[in-house]
Amino acid sequence: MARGVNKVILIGNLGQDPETRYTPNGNAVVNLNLATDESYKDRQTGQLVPKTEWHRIVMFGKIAEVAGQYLRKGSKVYIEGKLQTRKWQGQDGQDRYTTEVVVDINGQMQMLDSRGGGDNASQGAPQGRPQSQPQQPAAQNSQQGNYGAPAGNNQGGGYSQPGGGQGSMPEPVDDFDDDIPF
Amino acid sequence: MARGVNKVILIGNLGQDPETRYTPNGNAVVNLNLATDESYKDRQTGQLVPKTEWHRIVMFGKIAEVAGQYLRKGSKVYIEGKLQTRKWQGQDGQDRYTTEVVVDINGQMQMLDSRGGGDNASQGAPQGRPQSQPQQPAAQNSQQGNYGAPAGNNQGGGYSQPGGGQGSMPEPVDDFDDDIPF
Amino acid sequence: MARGVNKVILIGNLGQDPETRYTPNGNAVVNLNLATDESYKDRQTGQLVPKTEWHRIVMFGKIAEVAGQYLRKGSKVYIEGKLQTRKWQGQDGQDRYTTEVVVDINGQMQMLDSRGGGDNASQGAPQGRPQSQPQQPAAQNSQQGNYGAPAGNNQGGGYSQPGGGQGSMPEPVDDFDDDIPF
Amino acid sequence: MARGVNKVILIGNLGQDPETRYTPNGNAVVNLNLATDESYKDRQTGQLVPKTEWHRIVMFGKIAEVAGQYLRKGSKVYIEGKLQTRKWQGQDGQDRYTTEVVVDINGQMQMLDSRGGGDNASQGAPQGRPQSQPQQPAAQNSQQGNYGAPAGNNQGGGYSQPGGGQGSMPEPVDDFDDDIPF
DNA sequence: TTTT
DNA sequence: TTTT
Repeated sequence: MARGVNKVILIGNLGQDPETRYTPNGNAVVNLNLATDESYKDRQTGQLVPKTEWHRIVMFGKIAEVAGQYLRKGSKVYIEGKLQTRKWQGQDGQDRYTTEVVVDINGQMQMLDSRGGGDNASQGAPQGRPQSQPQQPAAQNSQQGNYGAPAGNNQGGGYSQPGGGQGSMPEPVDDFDDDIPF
Repeated sequence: MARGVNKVILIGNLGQDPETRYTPNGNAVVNLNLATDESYKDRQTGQLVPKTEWHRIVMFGKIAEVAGQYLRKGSKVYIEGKLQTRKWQGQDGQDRYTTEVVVDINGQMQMLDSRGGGDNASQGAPQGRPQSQPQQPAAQNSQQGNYGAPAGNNQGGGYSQPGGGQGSMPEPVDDFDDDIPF
Repeated sequence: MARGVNKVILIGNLGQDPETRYTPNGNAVVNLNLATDESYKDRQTGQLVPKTEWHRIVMFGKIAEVAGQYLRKGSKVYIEGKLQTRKWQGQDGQDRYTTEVVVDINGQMQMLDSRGGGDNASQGAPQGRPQSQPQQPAAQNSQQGNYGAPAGNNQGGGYSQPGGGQGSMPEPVDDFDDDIPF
Repeated sequence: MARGVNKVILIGNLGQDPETRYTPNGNAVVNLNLATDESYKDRQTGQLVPKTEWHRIVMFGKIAEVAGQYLRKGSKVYIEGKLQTRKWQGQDGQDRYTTEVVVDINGQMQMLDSRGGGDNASQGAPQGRPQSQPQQPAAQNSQQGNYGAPAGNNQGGGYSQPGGGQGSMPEPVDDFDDDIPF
């Protein structure tokens, strides 16, 4: 039940492969880094200046599974989610804030590549992507006919972070060298 | 599962009270007539010219029930749905098309009045609106924690139209004098 | 100045090449037929049933020019516009209504194909598309740095319709065998 | 020119009066703190748990002026903008990131209160609000008929911060006791 | 860090 | 810090 509207709509490309983690009860949680490009005309020079905005995306439930399986670095994707800012503690004990686009049971994800993913035609896709699968799956955690389906526990936080090692983004509870979560 | 995006977002006021019908299995179906206002500067005269656009809304499921109960003529409301054009036969046997904004399990509705609806404070609300209810309910057919909840059969059309008499909008199958559905 | 919100967001594919017309003062007006796909699980059979929704798009100004030049049948595109229903007269003198998604100075268009359009690599693109142009242009009639730029006269209607012949969609004023505008 | 889509749509209430600043060339820049409410059903207890999300909004141009003049603490408002994360230096020399919703020439703002703002009827509105003005103005920096109109320089950052003292939010360049911008 |  |  919402007493307001909180909606984010993005179309952009992944800066890197998705990172998949799992909650204690086995639900997938996927993090994406998404770039949206814009260019504007500089008022001084009249030049077109490119500008890239990076977004941190967190996906839950079925959408997360699909994203983890089919999206790759470079993939173009449509995402609909909501803004969420979470507070965490830096190593210095001070509060830090990270704003993310959360794609949960009310969100949507849509792959926009011609054939199912960025560089996956040129090189083998990791995680044993099944070749017989549809090439451009779309995902919506909640949809017609999906009544009673299991859904990611996107509330209450507290998902596990197995590893978080090399290549994965630092998370608040991790003991990393720096405390920059974004 | 969507292989595309079809989204409509409206904020406007109801031109009349909602019309509620029921499907054979008891699910509510509500029709709204929503006005969105816009004004533009006439290039000749420089005058600000007001322009009202009317939208035909069809709601299913829990949202429909809430809308039927709390919305009234004049109510300001936020609506998120999808575009759908349906074909029907005019009395002359020719095809007609009506485009509607469908608010189903994936849609959203949000009342925006200060206290629960347009003119409902000045006159008794029909349909036995419970006075102890929250004044400004928001509705989303599908939401967190709602797993396994029943949902409107918003697919396959074919809902019943009990009456359709005085005050209700003409529907394709009705035997009205004119064949204008919108 | 809007006293409401009227927004449509679509991602889909063109059912045919864009139709370009020009206003008396030379501004481009482009019509598109856009399909958005959705499939839902039939509650009886449990089968996934595909469902295609067709949308009639009207574009004005700079966006129209870009769309006319780069979009082709099959092109995947993101569109942001507003709903507009216009009334016209059928041959029988009765009123008809057609709802369109209008993409004007406040709208947006975004090509989503890997390389500039649907089937345009396999066959010569009409209208003398320049080969040296960027492959995937994006268009926004109104944008940063664009102050003072000319814009389509998307108000007041009354654009000319040169031809409207074979292959183009019937328009209200045309003298066609049927009066179905959509 | 956008090579992507970056859109945020919010409906919520202001947590405090808007803060207005001015760029060196006199353009208004307004900061808002907007709350969007959501409640979800706790899966353990079955209780409805309220949850408020706070958003930092930055407005430029004509929208900023309207917002500064008419919005007040408690005002309900519709906002359309884009996500932007900016980097700044904490007092400890470390990088910090703040994500904001930027409402510029492409954004939109819509007041949703019955009569022009939260508590502004009960107390004198600052900044000499004209009493004869419309009660519920809507604002769009870019709109029909607005061709050639001046617009806020929403690019390049670097607006001045006159004061930033008591009551205003800490900004990166300020010399405050803490370095929390959000 | 992506994409054109 | 808002609102219901």
